Amino acid sequence: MAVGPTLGRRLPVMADVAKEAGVSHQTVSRVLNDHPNVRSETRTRVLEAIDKLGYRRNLVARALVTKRSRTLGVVSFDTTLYGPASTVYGIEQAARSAGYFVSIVSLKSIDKGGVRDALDYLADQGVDGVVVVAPQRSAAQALADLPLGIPTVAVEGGQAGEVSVVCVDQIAGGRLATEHLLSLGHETVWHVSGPSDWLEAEGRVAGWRAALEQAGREAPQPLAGDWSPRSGYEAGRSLARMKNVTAVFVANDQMALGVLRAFTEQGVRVPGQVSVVGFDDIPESAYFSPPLTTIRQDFDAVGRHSIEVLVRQLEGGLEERQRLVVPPTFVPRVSTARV
Amino acid sequence: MAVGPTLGRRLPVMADVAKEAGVSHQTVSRVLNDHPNVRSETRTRVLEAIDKLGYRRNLVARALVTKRSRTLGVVSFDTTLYGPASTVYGIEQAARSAGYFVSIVSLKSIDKGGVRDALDYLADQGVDGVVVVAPQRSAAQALADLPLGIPTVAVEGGQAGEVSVVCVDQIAGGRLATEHLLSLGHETVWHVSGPSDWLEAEGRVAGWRAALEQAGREAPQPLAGDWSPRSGYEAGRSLARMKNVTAVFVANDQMALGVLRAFTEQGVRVPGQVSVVGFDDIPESAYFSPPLTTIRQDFDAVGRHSIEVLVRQLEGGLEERQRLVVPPTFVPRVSTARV
DNA sequence: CACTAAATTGTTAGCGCTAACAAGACCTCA
DNA sequence: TGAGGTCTTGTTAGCGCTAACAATTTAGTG
Repeated sequence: MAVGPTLGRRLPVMADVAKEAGVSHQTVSRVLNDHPNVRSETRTRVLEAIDKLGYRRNLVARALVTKRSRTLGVVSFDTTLYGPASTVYGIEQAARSAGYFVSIVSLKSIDKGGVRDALDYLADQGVDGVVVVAPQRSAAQALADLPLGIPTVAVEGGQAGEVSVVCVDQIAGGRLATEHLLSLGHETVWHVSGPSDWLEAEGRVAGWRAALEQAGREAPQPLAGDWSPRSGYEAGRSLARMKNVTAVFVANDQMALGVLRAFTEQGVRVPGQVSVVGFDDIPESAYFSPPLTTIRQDFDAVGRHSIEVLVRQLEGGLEERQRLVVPPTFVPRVSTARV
Repeated sequence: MAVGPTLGRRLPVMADVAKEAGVSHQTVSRVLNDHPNVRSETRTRVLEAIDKLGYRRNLVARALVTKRSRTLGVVSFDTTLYGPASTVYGIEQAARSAGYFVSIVSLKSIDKGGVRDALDYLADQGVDGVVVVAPQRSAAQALADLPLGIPTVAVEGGQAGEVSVVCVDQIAGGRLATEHLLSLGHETVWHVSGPSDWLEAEGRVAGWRAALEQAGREAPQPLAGDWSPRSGYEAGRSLARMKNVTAVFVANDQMALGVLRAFTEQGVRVPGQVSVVGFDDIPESAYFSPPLTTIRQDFDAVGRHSIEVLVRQLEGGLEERQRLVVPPTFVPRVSTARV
């Protein structure tokens, strides 16, 4: 029988390949899905037909019948910031290499409604699972309260109810910074914290406090910032006015930049008079004046792990929720010195 | 006839709603799609049934028959960087408010194969259109050469063949920076450029050169960087050694940070001895030492416009390709001064 | 070599939805 | 009052794929 593939403008479908290869469409499907019981000669014939026609499988149709879209959703807060951006980047890379597409929802503000809407939105789209980057208590709370229809992993999500969590050990980070400063002989360590509704900020405060307590030192009143350089600048001006400040642990690098700026303006030498430690290790911090000693968060690892956990949950069947903690690392530079 | 919706664990489908409301599934479909010819009483009944059953339409099935997924693809290079991250953020916000989902592919390196693979990948997923953030010449070239099956918009993509382009006027930006420095009385302006295969870098060089030429000044040899603070630092060390340098236009803020660092180390005062202008206006630059005069790119607007163009192309039928240019703005701070 | 087990292929149904057509209800106006 | 229209709803088909089962061929065994 003469083979004549329909050549309209229409993209070829499985039936066209089947006709071309002289088999049934099901056999084509089997080849595409690496089904074991296909004669290797048949397989080659099908593969050739696919190649010849430039056939590409319609994943939407596939998703309809398998009820799996091989798409993962990501909900994040302001992906303009370095941390979330890096985490999402790690997630995307890991997801893609695990064979999943990534659909993103980037929230302007995280409140319960926002998180729920985002989750609904992604569920509508038919994602197989979701990663929620939930650094604020409100987001973690929203997640804990929500009746989740789909497998979910929270990043930086505290002890978020039913879902698995992947996070950086913020407490350890706070300790690392504080202990470093104490080891240099500073009597005590001041702290510029992040906004109080962020779990990360809270963890860093806790680590700082714990380290001071362990060393038998009084913890001064922390100064609250909002992660922005501007708030760090303001905190820095306050600190510069105090005479007994010799060491400051700032909850992120951007605020540390503001602190450094304020100190420079007020003629406070770093690290001559005051030592400063930041948090995050953004690419710029090595070129601050002076280069900033900081605590590095491996955002990439966090992203990767979150996908690992999610995919295992998706493909490995019903696994109980996990909690994966990524350790931070200490990055010494020149903004800290002995008293 | 007694109404009894099947209540297994199974999610309700359109037929369930139809049964509940005592209509045909097609009528439910019509209500959902705002079809005009539905009696308002029927509509209410259907809506009630939907509400009662908690029905949500299966968008995958819908996509299969309509051949539209209401998903847009985004291909970008390293979304960890501030520029791409902000652009993608703008794209995502705009797409969502236009009723589209966003699927992201973030490339580690942009070569022709990478762009093609990403495009294929997204096409497989069934996206309706694609935004390619193609700041490198290689990416723009790849895009120009590719036989595109789906509507595409290039961001920062030069004169990219067949596709519409949305970009910031880099030449104007380069001029703005240079003219500002000249207006302060500097004899000439040095330049630390971005990598030569980036269109943005090229545009800034061109603007800088044009401004110098127009003022009848000699253009010194530009120093090539790679956008990183480290490369700016190295360029800064070179510049610090030259005696006749009084003004430098650096192609991005991160490199400018490196330049400032090098100057500080070498005891070169900014803006006392040398004036520096950056590019991008990253959030940190207002807190550099000294706060950086720079050229602001409205990434958000670029993202929004790219979606506008794409959606118009998608929904408004076959429109010819466009070129939309977003002007940069001058942000004066303290790193520049009169000679 | 008959006879079962395994490998290989084909056939049929249906995922949940929308498009296209068909049919009945209701209206208009000569 | 009845031919022609408009509104409203229902019926049927099919998007492109995989699952389940049926049918066929091939291999394996005493």
